[in-house]
Parts: sequence; C-alpha cells; structure tokens
Amino acid sequence: MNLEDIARKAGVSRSTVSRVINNEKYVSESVRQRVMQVIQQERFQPNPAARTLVTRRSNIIGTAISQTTNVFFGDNSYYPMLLQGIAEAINKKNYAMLLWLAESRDDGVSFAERVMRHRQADGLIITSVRDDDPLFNALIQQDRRFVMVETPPKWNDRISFVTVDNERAAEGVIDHLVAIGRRRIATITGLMSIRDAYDRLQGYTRGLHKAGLPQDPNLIVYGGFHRAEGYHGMRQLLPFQPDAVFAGGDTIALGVLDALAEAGLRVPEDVAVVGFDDLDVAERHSLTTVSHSVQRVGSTAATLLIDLIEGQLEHPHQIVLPTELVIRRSTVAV
Amino acid sequence: MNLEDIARKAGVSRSTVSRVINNEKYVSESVRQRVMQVIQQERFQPNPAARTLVTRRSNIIGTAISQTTNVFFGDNSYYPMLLQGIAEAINKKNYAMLLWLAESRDDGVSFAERVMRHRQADGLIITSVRDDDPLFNALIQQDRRFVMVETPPKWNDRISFVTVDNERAAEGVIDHLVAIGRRRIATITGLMSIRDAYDRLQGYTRGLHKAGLPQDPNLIVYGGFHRAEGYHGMRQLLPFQPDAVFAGGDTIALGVLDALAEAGLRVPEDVAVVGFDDLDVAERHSLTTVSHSVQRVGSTAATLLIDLIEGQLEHPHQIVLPTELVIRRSTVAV
DNA sequence: ACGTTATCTGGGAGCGTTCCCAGGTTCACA
DNA sequence: TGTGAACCTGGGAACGCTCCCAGATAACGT
Repeated sequence: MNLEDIARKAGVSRSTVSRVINNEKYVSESVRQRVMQVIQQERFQPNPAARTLVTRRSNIIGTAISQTTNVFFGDNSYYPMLLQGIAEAINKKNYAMLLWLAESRDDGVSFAERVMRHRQADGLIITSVRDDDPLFNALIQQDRRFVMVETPPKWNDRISFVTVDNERAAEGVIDHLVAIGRRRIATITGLMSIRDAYDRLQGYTRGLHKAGLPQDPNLIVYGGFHRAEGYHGMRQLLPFQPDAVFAGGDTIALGVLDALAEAGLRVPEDVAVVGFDDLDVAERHSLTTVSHSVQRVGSTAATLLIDLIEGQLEHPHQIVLPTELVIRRSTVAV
Repeated sequence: MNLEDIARKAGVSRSTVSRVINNEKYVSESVRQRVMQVIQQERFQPNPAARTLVTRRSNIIGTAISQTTNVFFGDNSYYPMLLQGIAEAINKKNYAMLLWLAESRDDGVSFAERVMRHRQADGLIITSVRDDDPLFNALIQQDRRFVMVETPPKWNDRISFVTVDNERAAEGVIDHLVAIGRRRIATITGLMSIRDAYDRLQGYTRGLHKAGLPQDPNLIVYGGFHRAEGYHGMRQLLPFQPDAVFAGGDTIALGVLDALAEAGLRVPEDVAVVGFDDLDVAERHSLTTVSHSVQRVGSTAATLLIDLIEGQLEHPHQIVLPTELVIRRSTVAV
C-alpha cells in the first residue's frame, strides 16, 4: 500500500495524496476529505524510509549513554530520569528516540563505532563523556550534529550543550555548610575526567577560600560516581574527622551515609552531608542536595537538539540551567 | 557521497561497491581491496534509508514501555535492567533500539498512537501491558511483529513472549515460608490487570492450599507495584497480624519493610518478607526474593524478536525462563 | 472583454540503495 | 579443443516518497 494506491482509490494523483498527508495548502476541501477518508479506511501510513531518503530527515534523534552497565541502573536513577526528560520533549515534537547503552565489555566493535555506524538519527544527545572519549572525537571529526548533556571535556565553543553552573552551585553548598558552623569540610568528588565533577571541586575550593578556611588535602578524596566509592571515600576521610562532607553526586552521598552509619556517627550532628543532583533517592534519605531537575536537563537538551536540526537555532548553542540548594535533614536537624 | 561516487573513485561499478559493502562473494580480491580502501579513505557509510527502502529491513527494533513516569525510575530499576538486557542482545546482532516511554499525561496523541505512527522498527518489544492496552490491540490488529515481556493479558497462542513461571515461583515462596514455620501468610499483589501479578496470586493460593492452610481474605491486599502501595498495604494488614508477607514485587516489599520498621516489628522474627524479581535493591535490603534475572529476560526477548524477524524461528514462539528463590535475611536470620 | 494572479491538480525526476539479468572471463575436465 | 560450470562485473529497474514545473481552472481588477 503506497501513495499511488491511495491515489487510485481516491481518484486523484500521488501528488495530491502527498499534499494531504503533509497538510499542505492548495488542496480543495472536497478532495482533502475524500483522500483522508481513504487513508483512514486503509489505515495507510507513509513509508518512513522513502520519506527519509528524499527529505534527508528521519525525525529520529539518538541518545548515547557511554557508561558501563552498573552505572545505568542501581541506585543511580540519573540516566532513567534523563531519558524520561528526553522522551517528553521528543514526544512533543513528534520525534522518536534511538538509544545506545554502552556495555562493560566491548565485544569487538567499540561503543563509539556502534553508535557512529547507524546513521539513522538526525542528531545525537550524548552524556557522561570523558576527556578522551572516542565517541566524542568521532562525532566532531565526522561533523555530526550533537548536543552534550553536561559540560564538554575541553571547553569548546563550537559544541552545543546543556549544563548547570556546577562551580557556582558547589560554592553555594560550601556557603551553606559554613553558615551552619562547619569548619572541617571534606569532599568526595566524581570522576575527574568528567568536566562536571571537576567544576564542582573548583566550586568547593572557591567556597573554602571565600570563607577564609584552609584547604586540607586530606579532606579531598578523588573518586567516581558509585555508591561504593562514596562508602570507601568516607572511610578514608574518617581519621581526619571532618564535620561535613560534600559529595559530588547523590549516589556518592548514599555511600557516605552508609559509612557514617557503620561508624556510629550521627547525621547531621557529627557530620553534615550534602549531595548533588537531587535524584529521587535524595528525598527518601533526607539528603541536602543541589537540585537541578535531571528530567528538565534531558528535555532541554532534546528540545535544543531538535531546534538545531530544524534550523530554528544557530549552532552552537549553550544553555546553563539554574540550580537550587534543597536543604534537608542531612545538614539541618528538625 | 554515495555508491556511485565510490565506484567512480575505485574505477568499478556501483554494483561491485555494493557487493563489497555487503560482503558478498564473486568479487576478486584485488578489486575488493581497492574498493575497501576508497571506502575507508572517504569514511563512506551507506545511506540507511535507501537501504531500508529496498530491503524492507531497518535493523532497528523498538521497545515500548507503557508505564507512567514514576514507575520508570525511582526504586524501580526493573525497566533500566530490562533495557540493558535488550541492549546487550541488540548490540550483538548489530541492531539499534528505538525507545518509547509513556508519559503520565498524554497530550493529544496517545502513547499507542505514537508508537504505531513511527514505523521504522522491524519489530517491537512491549512490556507491562494491561488487559485493555490499546497498544497491544493496535499491534495485533495491524499485524505488526512483536514480542511481549511477561505473559500476555489473555493467553493467546498467537503471541510470542518471554516470561517466567510466575505461578510456580510464587508457590515456591509459600513452600519456603511454610517450611520456616509461618502460618499466617499474607500477600500484597501487583496490578491485577497485569497477568504476571495475577499468576503470582494464583501461586500463593495454590501454595496455601497445598500446605493445608486456610485462605483468609483479610490477608490479601490488592495493590500496584509501587513502594507506597506496599507501605499502605502492610499498614492495612497489620491488624490481622500476619507472620509473613509475600509481596508481588521487590518494590512493594520495600514499602512493606518501611511499614514494619515504623510499626517496630522485627524482620524476620515477627514478620518474614519475600519479594519478587531480585532487583538490585533486594540484595541491599537482604530481601528474600524470586530471582529471574531481569536483564536475561530482556536479552532473551530481543534475541527472540530478532530471530523471528530474520525468519530463523517460527512465529509464535514462547519462552519460559527459570526462576530461583534467593533466601536472604528477610526470612531467615543469620 | 482581457490580462493577472491565486488556487488547484498531475506527472516527471530524483533520492541511494539492492536485486536481477546479461555478458564476459577463467577454469576444470573430457 | 570444446563445453559446461563457476567466477566476476556492469547497468537497468524498482523501492515509495517529495519536489518542481507545467497546465487547468477560478477569482479579480481594469
């Protein structure tokens, strides 16, 4: 069943059917009605491949999450929330989403290669990219259209991205901790090869400086975004008796709470804890955290990408979303 | 850049380039080398739309998750795990995945309509379908190829699906609870309109019957798969003093634990708790549960679908994966 | 009445592949 | 040396759309 068939049944030409389907003007009302009826009756849907072939648009955008298995799910609802946000925006614009998840073990074909190989998408959303990410580099090299969630590895003003002001937000965290009287403020960072994590550390440093507090290297632990890393990080910090810990991500903070509970320390009386991202677990654990609506980041990124694709926005375009410090019982007892 | 361009540069014909790309025989080694070199040098990749147009294959499979926002993430890592499993299988076969997530509010276009509209996928994986699911019905009506994860609403031997033997597994749970001396065994079910939940309840009933225990209607609470529903369900059960609770899903079980903790009851001494699915949270909460590797369900479904698409398997095909009762501290104290 | 313009309709060309067939060469074997 | 099979290569046709142009008809102002 194709345009020609519909045309025959409606007693018009292929072109006219195409006009009706694409809602173009210059079709008389009576003809439009007749064609519509045939289309509905036959449950006709135009072949997307043929359409894509000529328009060079698939109305599909791709999302590539280049993280290993264990990060995607688990405590970490970051990616599901991001996906949900992307899906929302996409639906609104009548696009579809192609999803690639990296695996821990790459059997032969690398993740980047796999993503690059399928070229059906009009554009890509990528996230959690490291400095040396092969996908990132391949995209640039082959001049493919993409938007990053979070800040690009090396600041590059030719890249479009959506992020939050990590540095300023982190600084705000320190302000808060100082305000509630903490002086030995530690931090456990996320992966330093991810720009956001790095920026949060910068904010931490600036916050301490501003408050006139000394920076003790013993109070900085470099880690990753996993709960286990938060746990071990905190155990490493314990001997140095911090009275507050700023975790570079909520999942890390959960690990911190685990370690503190195990050590018999009270939160927030003995140690105040702050996270980042405001994942749904944060509320459940009464965790003070920096909120920036991960879903909103996702939908913003998708909307941006689609606007770029449709030429309604100039490339590159960069968006910094606001953050908000949500104060819960992990820093201020009720 | 297309086949013809490559052909010209390599001094051969379009057809020959096509043969090289598709790794067909009847191409001399020297020509193959020459063409390959040009392809690599130009970083040529064939246009997927054109290819799809003629082959009627996109090498894309779709996954539709028709659940509202709040189920997708949160405590519930079920879907992310499923996706990861699907992604693994898909990667292996060199397919890509199109993902649709339902939203809570449908703005105009329904979820089913949206999924049906995009016809790029060679087949679909659908999950968490209710009795009256419009997507389910539309797929059948329009004769689209699909595989269900979990048992179809009404047993229909024309549908391909992957599931576990929910009834038998649930029965095994009751056997275990009886074996550790429990007599007042309650259950909180998932959504009854989802077949799996219904089957688990059947297994519960059969288990009680087999053990010669009376079935007390007060000990059955009909709910949904959310943590909050587990919590409220348990509060509803408290007056009837059950000594064990079989939750129709791990997320429900978490809610049960919340309510028990709040009521000051000990697990498992006062009340034993069992879940279903063995999500990663189960281990963290030492929850006895029925394990069936959600990831494996996902990869099995994807593999099945691809085999059906490629004609290596007859449609319909139905797979029941094994389950295993994982005993942890929520039923047996150490 | 006649141009001029807006409205409507149809058909050819082309998007970039794969598939099929025809023709040419090479090779094994009688 | 002839003959059939296997091997290799090229070009036309088709997949189902959109885009462009040409032509027909209606509407309008002078």
